[in-house]
Amino acid sequence: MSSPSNPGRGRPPRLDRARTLRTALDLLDRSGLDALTMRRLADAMEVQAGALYRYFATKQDLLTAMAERMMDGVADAAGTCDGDWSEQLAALARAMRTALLAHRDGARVFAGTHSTGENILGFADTAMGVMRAAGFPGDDAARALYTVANFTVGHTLEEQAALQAEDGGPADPDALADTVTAGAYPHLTAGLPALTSTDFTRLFEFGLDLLLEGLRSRR
Amino acid sequence: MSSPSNPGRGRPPRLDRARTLRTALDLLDRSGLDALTMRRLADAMEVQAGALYRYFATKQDLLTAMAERMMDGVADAAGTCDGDWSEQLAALARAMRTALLAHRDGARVFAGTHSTGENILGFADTAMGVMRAAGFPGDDAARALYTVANFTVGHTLEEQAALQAEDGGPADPDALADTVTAGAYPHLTAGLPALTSTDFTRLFEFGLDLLLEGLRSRR
DNA sequence: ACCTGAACACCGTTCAAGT
DNA sequence: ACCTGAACACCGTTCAAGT
Repeated sequence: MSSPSNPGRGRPPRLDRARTLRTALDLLDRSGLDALTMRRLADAMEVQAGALYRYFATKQDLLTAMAERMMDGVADAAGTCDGDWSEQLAALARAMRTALLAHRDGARVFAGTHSTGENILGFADTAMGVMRAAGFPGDDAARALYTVANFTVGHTLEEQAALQAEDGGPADPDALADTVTAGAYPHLTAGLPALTSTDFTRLFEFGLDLLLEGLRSRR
Repeated sequence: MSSPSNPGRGRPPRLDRARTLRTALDLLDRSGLDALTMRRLADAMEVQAGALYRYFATKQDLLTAMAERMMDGVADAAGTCDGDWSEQLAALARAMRTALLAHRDGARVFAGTHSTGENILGFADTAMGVMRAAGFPGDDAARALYTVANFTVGHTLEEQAALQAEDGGPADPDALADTVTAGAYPHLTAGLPALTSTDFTRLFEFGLDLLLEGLRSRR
């Protein structure tokens, strides 16, 4: 083991994974993913950039640990919900979206990493348990889990991108409306209210309901 | 209009958007998104990096144009399919996945941009048209479109990440299997074959089918 | 009009050397 | 053992100056 510890001798370390992770998530919330650099994080910890590499092998490693931390407690959503299997699965998906939304660019951080920590594995195991208890075979449950998770990440990626769409930016709803009505897009024009709506919870619930309805009919 | 043109006088330009875009997609396929830098692209075009900024305002702008180009022809999938509305919607989703898979890191490029070009708008309009013709109201069609698109992007993001998972990497299936069986994840263990399967087409079809089944029951 | 050359203000990562 | 200082090999972007 070459990970840092302090068996009695030497100055106490000024850095540790837990505190660094908290500071990194703080910095993420304040400045966004693009501004989260190893140097700026080091500044916030009052340390030189190189020192971070004693605790995280790479920046990717740091981001993976951040994603894992974001998923802390998400699996518990299944327990605190007294519905059938589909309500429990919905609760897990909602808790995942909420966890990603809790941090600026949370979905981007999550999508860009592949944690195998206890929080995501616990989440996945809980979801699989809910479906297996409902009678789904293991492979169907696995595929359903991927589907729900991929939809949730894809949705929240869009949601957070739209959230930070400054006026005139690439995701500005007014600019989109202008482009659509100027072009030959009759069907888009007909759906414009819903297409440029900012009621992302309703959009998420719509998609989630489609998925669950599909699962119910397969059962 | 300050975009470059060549009305008779001066040397013919060595750069143009179309050729630069082709070279950029080539470079993407050969080296991946992380290695796609303005400097390397400039090298491939035998030009200095600064020259690219006459054709693309920012790197983000270049990436958006690349995403738009990837979607070229995807909307046509609805026409070349003689099924009901749900088969046509499925054909559109499959064509989108195929288009993203056609380039290394295609889903990452797409997810990181927000094109409002004619290819994505045409795709969206076609999908909306299919659903409206089937009797869906405009706002339901819009939400269904988002759901299918978000699922497709989320899935393909995962798929391409898994595709490039080198041994021992963060998405290595063997490493995941070891972690799962070592920990207390009974339900994950039961689903391991499907969880670590590389049959992504089957996984995609499973999710797509869930979505379409949900839509059919709502209609 | 189109591109070069050079600069500006950064990056992630490594590692000898200090304490 | 833990961190500094300094370097290495890069980035995206801007812009005066050349042709």
